Amino acid sequence: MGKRHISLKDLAQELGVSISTVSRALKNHPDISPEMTKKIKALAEERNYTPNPLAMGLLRQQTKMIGVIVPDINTHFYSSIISGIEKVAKEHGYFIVITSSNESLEKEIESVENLIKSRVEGFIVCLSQETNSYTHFEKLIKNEIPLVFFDRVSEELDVPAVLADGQDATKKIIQHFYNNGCKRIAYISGPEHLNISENRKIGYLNGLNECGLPYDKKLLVHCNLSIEDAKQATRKLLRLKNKPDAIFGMNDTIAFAAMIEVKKQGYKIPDDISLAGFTDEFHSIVVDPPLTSVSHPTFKMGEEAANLFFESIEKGTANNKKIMLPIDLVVRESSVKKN
Amino acid sequence: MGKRHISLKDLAQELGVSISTVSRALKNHPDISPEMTKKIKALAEERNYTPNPLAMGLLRQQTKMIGVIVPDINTHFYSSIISGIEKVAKEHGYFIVITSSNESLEKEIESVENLIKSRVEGFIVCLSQETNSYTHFEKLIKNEIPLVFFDRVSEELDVPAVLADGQDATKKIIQHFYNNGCKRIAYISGPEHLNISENRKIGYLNGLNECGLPYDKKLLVHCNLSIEDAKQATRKLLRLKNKPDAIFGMNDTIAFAAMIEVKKQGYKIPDDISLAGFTDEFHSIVVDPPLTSVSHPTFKMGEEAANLFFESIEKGTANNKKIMLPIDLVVRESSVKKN
DNA sequence: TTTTTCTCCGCAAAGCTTTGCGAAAACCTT
DNA sequence: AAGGTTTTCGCAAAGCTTTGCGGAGAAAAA
Repeated sequence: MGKRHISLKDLAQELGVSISTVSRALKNHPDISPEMTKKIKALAEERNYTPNPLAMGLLRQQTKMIGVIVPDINTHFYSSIISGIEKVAKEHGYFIVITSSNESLEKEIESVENLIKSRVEGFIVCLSQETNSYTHFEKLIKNEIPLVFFDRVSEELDVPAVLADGQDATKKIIQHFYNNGCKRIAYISGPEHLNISENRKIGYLNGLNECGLPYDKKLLVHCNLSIEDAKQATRKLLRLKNKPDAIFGMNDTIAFAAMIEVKKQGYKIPDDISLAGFTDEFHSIVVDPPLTSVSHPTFKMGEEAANLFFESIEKGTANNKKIMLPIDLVVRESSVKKN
Repeated sequence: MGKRHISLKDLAQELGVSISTVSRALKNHPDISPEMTKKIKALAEERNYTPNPLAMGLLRQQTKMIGVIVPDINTHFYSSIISGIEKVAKEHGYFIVITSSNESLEKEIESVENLIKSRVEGFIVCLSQETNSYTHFEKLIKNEIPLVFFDRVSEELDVPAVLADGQDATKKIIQHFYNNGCKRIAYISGPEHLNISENRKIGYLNGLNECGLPYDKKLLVHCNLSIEDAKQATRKLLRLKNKPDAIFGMNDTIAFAAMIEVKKQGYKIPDDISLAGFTDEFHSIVVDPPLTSVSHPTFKMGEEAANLFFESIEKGTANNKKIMLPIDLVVRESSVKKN
């Protein structure tokens, strides 16, 4: 059950003074005499008094909670971002309530409603894969509830957001492939309505263009973000009469699925087919061959998202600032052909 | 800023009735006439009223929050367990506040204190690697604050806990190695004071014994759970004049670190050295060769931990039940020698 | 008509904290 | 000694909900 926490009332009774006196003493109010203050503080210390956050919340109308909605909590990508959010939240005396939409619009809407009921003071969210309707977020904006997006954003909503420069990173990868002798570079993308898919597509096309490579639309395939669908997409590429000599996968799951499938069909990486993905260091190193990838600044992304959140909570409805994080290319064996 | 939420008072004023009437109507109290009830409910619906959890919490002396402390939030292992906890917490109308100890005792203690200040109703925790002192938990027990452990537990504390049968799983792995012709099986363990390290050590010794293999203490090495230290431990094994022909790594990080190091030194897996680890499916499949491992029932573990928590919150101080989850061996290429 | 019995609703307290304002006591000033 | 200041503290309200108890009015019984 847990014994009741000690309250100001308890202290006041024990000392035979009023609650207000105790409250003031604890915050060094000049109205209270030094001796009284000292006595009260000593008892508070001894009894291990800490103010009741519910009472404070009720009074100040704030819960010090941030609702965080991610598509999936079980990946390093999101858990690392969450760590970043949590760090700066803690610095501000806030804590975060995490929910997962499981890439489902329905669960995302449900999460927003539940968190509102819990009286979170605002939201930090990464859109689900399915999300193509935004009324649940528009409602938040109308009610001036702070909202910031990260990674996946909506073009339709003007909301503070932190993004990674996937367009530039993708271009770098294409150029890197080209410099290593690749001519037919494939791109396995995610759902088309996702901003990150489209950004990287632009980077892909720009990269091809700058390298003087033609755009073959057969080399651009889409998949939802499951490992099975990604393998399917890879097989589609490998069935082409005119096969790709390089594949770029839009995220962790896709890159690894592609790697598995390519190896399974007997192609050598990187000599037959070069490979690159969007992922973090640990996974890239563990696979064989080590995967060339871009280093997504996940922790930093979480920090920046939280910073944006506190800006908007402090300055009221903020200028819907967008932050673009640079992404670096990290070349490993999977894309450096030996012959 | 966020507009103020609607309260019973608002509804009462608008309807010209008392707050108590509104409150009762909303919960179908027989004292309120049907027409009045209907009118009130209609307005509540229209104004989108939801009860204020802070006020409720203050009244009932409960926050509906569970403090969860994990050594590390950035791994699939823990995030999957957290998902399990979160699922059953949500079913009970609770939400969870997650903090990471970063494998540090100091941060673990700090987390306990902060969560207590936040008035969580209890704790679900996995001990940090460093934890060898338990006063911060004894304090909880003394105050009858619900506490349940998972995976890593303390022998000194009698607390409800959910464990995985690492002893049995390790024995199975040793037997599997033996059946595949391995004679010198090494075990890279974690810190000695961790119950999971010791359990698996027992399984290791039992396994050797049952297979009629001698125990060579040089084949049992320890490391802390960092990737660098695990590589170091692997190198130590590979430097032996009488090298191992199989290596079992106690967790994800260790197994992968060993794999990297073994390959780096030019040994073939599994033909020169077989490998097996404790990890989850996704990672095991992605590496090359696919890693033989035991399937840690992470999600289930989280669910069971939360169940234990609610048992102890409902029945007061519960019978400190322990739940042992079975672990299955999943054989993949890394341990099946071809010659 | 008077008394009894329901029906339907409001008062107030409790849970905890902060803070404006009022008040008692002590001190100082002429 | 009398009026003025200062020091030191308490009352009460607000923030929101639940719930025991009491009360007003109406309907039913006598």
